[in-house]
Amino acid sequence: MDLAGEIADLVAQIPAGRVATFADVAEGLGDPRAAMAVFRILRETPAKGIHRVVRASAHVAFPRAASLLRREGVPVSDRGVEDLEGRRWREFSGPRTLKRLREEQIRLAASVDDADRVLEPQRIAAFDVSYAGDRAFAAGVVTDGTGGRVLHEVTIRTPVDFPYIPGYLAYREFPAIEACFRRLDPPPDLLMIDGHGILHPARFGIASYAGVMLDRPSIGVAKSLLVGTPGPTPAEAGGWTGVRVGRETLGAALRSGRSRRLIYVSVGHGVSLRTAIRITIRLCKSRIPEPIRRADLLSKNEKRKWKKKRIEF
DNA sequence: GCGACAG
DNA sequence: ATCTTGTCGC
Ligand SMILES: [Mg+2]
Repeated sequence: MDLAGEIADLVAQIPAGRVATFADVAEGLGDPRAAMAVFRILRETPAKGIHRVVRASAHVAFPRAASLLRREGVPVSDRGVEDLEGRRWREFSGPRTLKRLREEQIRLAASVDDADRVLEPQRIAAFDVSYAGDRAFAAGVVTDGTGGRVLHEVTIRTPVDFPYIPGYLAYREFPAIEACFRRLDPPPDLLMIDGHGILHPARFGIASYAGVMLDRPSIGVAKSLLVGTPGPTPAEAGGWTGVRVGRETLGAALRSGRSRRLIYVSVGHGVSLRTAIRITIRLCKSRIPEPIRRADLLSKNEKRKWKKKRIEF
């Protein structure tokens, strides 16, 4: 069963007359921090009994939830469900998939290496994925070490089965990225991924996942932060500051191109943070490193072509 | 009430 | 990530 199905299964366990919070359901999934994701997924994919899932504040979260709850004997006022604690249901049973995945991330994170296995990559492969419903369009673009010359481009289309949950991006996007990687010959000597590397709650974001699983040096480049606190904002283009998690510096915030918006670079695998920063800056003709930007455009374009062709039928 | 989580 | 058109500016 896929994750959305597992969520629906958990929600179906809540007895009539009882309620659970989004964090309760997320806990049943194996990670209480996925509460927001559970809300989003239930909103998109209505499951039986979702009216019984409420906010921690006791307020109902879905359009006709209040009347459905009253119908089964649960009083709801403008302050939400009455006696939330008394009616709260938390005895969920299930495979707790997110717990298993988080444990996998923690285990694999031990094999991340931040020593430089490459200093001057000659074939840099970047990947990105676009979506149309449950279909993924992944693209891989190989450039030379400067990002100025495109050496190879590949695209694939594949169904996606895993929803986007912050902290678990790799389980959604990596299968499509791997399919692209397998079509690259010769293999690239560096991977650049649109997402974080070790700048991640388990120190194993998608860039690390790809680097370790494919046994290639890799760099994570994200457009926004998942965890961590940046130092003083760099005042000039080309400047950067460290991003700390606790007392460790796990990434860097770069002011690239001519944009004031920062990008966030971290070690994926087989490369040091310094080298990752140096290479990333070199590839930034604009805010987004050229290989990633091209992979983004290519995947979006493939999706567009597919949509257009589909309308003809 | 505020803060808050890649794509 | 996606939903979406034209428009302003280099
Ligand atoms: Mg992306």
